[in-house]
Amino acid sequence: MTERSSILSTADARRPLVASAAVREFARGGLHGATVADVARAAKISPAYVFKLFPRKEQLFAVALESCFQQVLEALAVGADEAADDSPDSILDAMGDAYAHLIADRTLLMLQVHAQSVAEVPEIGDALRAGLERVTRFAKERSGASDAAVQRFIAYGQLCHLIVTTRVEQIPEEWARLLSEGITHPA
Amino acid sequence: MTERSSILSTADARRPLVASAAVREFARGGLHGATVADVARAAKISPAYVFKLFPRKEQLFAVALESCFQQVLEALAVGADEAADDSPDSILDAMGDAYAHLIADRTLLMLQVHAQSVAEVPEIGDALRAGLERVTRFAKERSGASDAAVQRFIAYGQLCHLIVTTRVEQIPEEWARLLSEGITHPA
DNA sequence: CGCAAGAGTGAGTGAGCAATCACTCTCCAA
DNA sequence: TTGGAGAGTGATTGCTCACTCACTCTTGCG
Repeated sequence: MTERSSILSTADARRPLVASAAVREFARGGLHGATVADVARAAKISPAYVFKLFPRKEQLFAVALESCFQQVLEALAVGADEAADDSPDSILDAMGDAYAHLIADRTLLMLQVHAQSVAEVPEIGDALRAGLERVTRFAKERSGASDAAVQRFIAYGQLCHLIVTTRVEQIPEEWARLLSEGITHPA
Repeated sequence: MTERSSILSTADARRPLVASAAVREFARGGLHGATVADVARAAKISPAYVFKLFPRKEQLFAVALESCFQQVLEALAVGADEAADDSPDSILDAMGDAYAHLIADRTLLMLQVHAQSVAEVPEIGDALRAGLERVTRFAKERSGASDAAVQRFIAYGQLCHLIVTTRVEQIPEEWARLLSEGITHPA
C-alpha cells in the first residue's frame, strides 16, 4: 500500500479527493453559491483539471451528493449495531442518534438541503432520489419497523434539517424549544 | 398595442405586485437561479425599477418569503375553521389538509425550500425564522394541541416538502409509497 | 401656466464564473 | 532511449447578471 512517492497521481485516485472537497464546498454554498474554482482550491488542483475529471459542474455536485449519502448510510449502520436491544423502535432510535451525531458539523446536512433546492437538475434529482431510496430501504429492512414508523423516522430527520438550517435551536423562546425538543443533541 | 391611458402607479402600490411576481420567480429558481430581470418581466416593469423598489435582490427575496408565509397562515386559519370538531387533533388534521391543498401547485413550497438553502443570508434567515415562528405559534394556539403534536405537525410538513421536491410521489415503488402514505392528496 | 416630486426606463458597466484549449511535464513500457 | 498516453495547468473566452446613472414622462399643485 505504500506508494512510491511520485509527482503525478491518477485520475481515478483524484476523483474521490475532489468529490470530498466538493462535499465541503457545495455544502457551504450550494450548487450556485460555490464555484468550481472553490472546489479546485480546496482540492489543491487547477479548475481546468476539475473539469477534466468531472466535465460538468452538476455532475460534480451529484457525485458529492452520492458520497454524502454513502456516509449517512454507514453512520446509520454503525448506529443500528449499537442499539440497546433489537426492537424496531430501539434500532430506529439508535439510527436517529447516529444521524444527529454525524451531522453535528452541518456539512452533510446542508448538502442535502441544497440538493433539495436544485432537485430539478436531472442528475441531482436522480442522485437525491437514489440516496433517499437507500436510506428508506435500509431503515425499514435493518429495523424491521412498520411503514408508519419509518415514515416518522424520515419526517423527523427533515425536521432536524429545518432546525439546523434556521438555527432555531439557538433561539431561547418557547416556540423554538417546542420544535427542537428531543431533536437536538448536546454538544 | 398602444395603450391609451397608461396611468402611473405609486411605489407603494407596485411593491406588492412585484413581491407577488418574485414569489413565482424565486419559487422556480431560488435566489441564485432566478434573476431580477426575470422578476421584472413577470411584473411587467423594467429591471431598473425593481431595484428602485427593492434596492437589493436579497431584500426582494425576503419580502417574497414573507408574502409566502402570510398566505400559508391564512390557509391554515381557514382550514382550522373547517375542522370536523374542535379537538386538537381534528384541528391539526384540518390544517394539514389545508396546507396540502395550498401547496398543490408547488410554488409556495418550493420558495420555502429555496429559502432554507440560503438561510445564511441574514435577511432571508430572519424572514424564515419569523415565518416559522408564526406558523408554529398559530398551530399551537389555534389547535390547543400538545407540544409533541405540534412538533409532529411541522415534521410531517417538512416530509411533505421532501416528497414534493423529489417527486417521490410519482415513483411506483414500495419505499416511495411508504414515504408518501397519507401525505399526498389526490390531484 | 410652470415646476417640482415622483414614476419609470434604456443603456450601460464591471465583476464573476463555467467551460475550453493549447500547451508542458511525468512516467513507463518496449 | 524514446514515444506515447495520461497528468496537470495558465490563459482566455464568452456570457450572464447585479446594480447604476442619466435621462424622460406624468401628475398634481400653487
